[in-house]
Amino acid sequence: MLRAAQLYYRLNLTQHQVGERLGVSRFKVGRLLDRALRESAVRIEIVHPAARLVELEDALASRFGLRGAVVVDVPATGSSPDDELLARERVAEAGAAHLASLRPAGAIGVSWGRTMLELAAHLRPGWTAATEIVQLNGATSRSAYPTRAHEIVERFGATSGAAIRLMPAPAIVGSPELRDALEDDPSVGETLAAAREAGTAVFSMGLMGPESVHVASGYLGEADLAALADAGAVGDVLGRFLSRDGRIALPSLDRRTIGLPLENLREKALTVGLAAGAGRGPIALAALRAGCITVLVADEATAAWVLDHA
Amino acid sequence: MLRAAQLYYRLNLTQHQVGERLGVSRFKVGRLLDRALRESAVRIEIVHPAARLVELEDALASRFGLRGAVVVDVPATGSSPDDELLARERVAEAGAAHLASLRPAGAIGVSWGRTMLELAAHLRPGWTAATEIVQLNGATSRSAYPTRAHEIVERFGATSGAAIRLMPAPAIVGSPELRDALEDDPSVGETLAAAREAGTAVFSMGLMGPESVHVASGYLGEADLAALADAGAVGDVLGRFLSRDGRIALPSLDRRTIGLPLENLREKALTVGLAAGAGRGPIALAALRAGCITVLVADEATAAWVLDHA
DNA sequence: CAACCGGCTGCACATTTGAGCATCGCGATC
DNA sequence: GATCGCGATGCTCAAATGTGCAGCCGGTTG
Repeated sequence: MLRAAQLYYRLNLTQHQVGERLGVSRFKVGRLLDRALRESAVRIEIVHPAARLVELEDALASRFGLRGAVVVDVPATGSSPDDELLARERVAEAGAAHLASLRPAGAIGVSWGRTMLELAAHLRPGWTAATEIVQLNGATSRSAYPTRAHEIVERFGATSGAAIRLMPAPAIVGSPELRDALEDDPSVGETLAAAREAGTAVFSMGLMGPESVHVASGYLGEADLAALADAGAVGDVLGRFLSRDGRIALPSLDRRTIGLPLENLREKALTVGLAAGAGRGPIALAALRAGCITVLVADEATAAWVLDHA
Repeated sequence: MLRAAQLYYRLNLTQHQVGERLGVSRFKVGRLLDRALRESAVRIEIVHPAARLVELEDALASRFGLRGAVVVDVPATGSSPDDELLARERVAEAGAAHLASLRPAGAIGVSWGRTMLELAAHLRPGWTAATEIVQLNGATSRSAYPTRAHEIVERFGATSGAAIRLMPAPAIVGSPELRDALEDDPSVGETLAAAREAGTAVFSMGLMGPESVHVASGYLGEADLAALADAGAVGDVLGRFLSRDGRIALPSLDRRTIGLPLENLREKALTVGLAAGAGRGPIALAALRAGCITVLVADEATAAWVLDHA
């Protein structure tokens, strides 16, 4: 049996040739090799360093019933600003490539953020035949710090030839009443309707805390932050903050948030969620639990954290 | 590539199925797997504990141009008498099995010794359709210690139904003249002629030194032993002592030795040599260098020693 | 001693895989 | 801007491999 395995696997002989050398029929050789495999006398293992990533992808996909997962190897896995940048870049690049390989059609909804900006930068002309790019949530900044949401949507449109539809509204406003009024206004309402109709959504996940892009953009004050922390928020998806279990952490804040509600996100055929950088594990897990992700793109550390804590 | 390898090797999908899942053609999958193999991203290794024996066998066979080699795993690999016994038994058993699998026909020449006796004991009825069993070298003991050569030859004959031909002479006599006279006598000469004609020979290798079976049987005195040691003898094949390089160590002694000369042994189509037990490395190597072995049967330690020192 | 049973063997046949080859797209080069 | 490679792709066809099946052998049981 072992001799057959040697000749077959090491020397790449055919079963027939092995049979000739060993003086047995090729059928017997086949059965010998079969047995060697079943008794695990020969081991076939995938030794490529990136194989662990594929395993994480498979584990994520089967654990959360995803349509797919992309786990990216990030060389330096610390939490310095440089490493964050690198992780974001790699995840965004992988996300862009994977998104292109999925060839989404029809309307595509997109969010904004640093990772989304990076992803948009990596889109190659002709990556999709989509007809329309729709901004999924509000972004008009009230501070000097720009969200660059229009840049992202435009880049999506320019690389695909699709029409674009922006959402001229802040991410979070001061009262539910103002939110409703804005969403009722055609300028926002039509985009929101288009966002609901889009079959595909692409978004990144944001961190909860003083370094959140919503704080920098001026949407969240200290009081809001404290309330979110009290409510157990771990991060946001489309400006909506979630707690560990995937629920809206603070409904009162959510009612002041402009953009596609999570329940509409859940209904889409394809939702690509990106999580890049240290500390994104909790929000990635929350979003997965919320059921609003069908394709997760994450760095290795985040993927591992999610699987560890699932 | 890695995903393809996972699906193909882990889940045993066909290349076609892998292609469907990955959305590529089966040709591409085949080429991906090809590449994975060439870049050694997948490793196929034979992990069975006995695999190292097979490797030794292959190495021996290719290094010395053998028709085959059998290396036997001996549990306790020390050098106590018990271990010696065990090694001899295992090697003899393996030798008997391998010899049977070769199905030698025609006349078979055999030597004698403890290993040969053990081998004979392990022969199963009908193991060969040989027509004649011929004793290859002299064995009539002049001491109380019997060589049991006739027992060996008879067992070979009884298990195969072949006729037997003994060699009624000592292994070594006092003078070349007596040797020649005995070999000229029909009683010995006819057996010797038959031994020359036999297409197959089976023999074991003996140690040089006071524990040699030739000393116990009374063929070698202290003077002979000393002379052999001076000449660099490492052991014997058919009673003929060889030096490390495979040459007759002491021609003067060789001319007093009764039996098939080594040059006749070299001409045979199949010669099975057995080396069992500690210290047999040197004589095994010498015999291999002498070119008088086509199939070596040895314990693992001996095989490893031979390859180390070749 | 016959009948039976289980395992092994080799065969025909279907499936799977590999090899050679024409084609195509893409980028480099002039 | 035309043309020339070069590598990748998918095809056909042949080789290699797996599978179900019938026959056979050795051992066992009634």
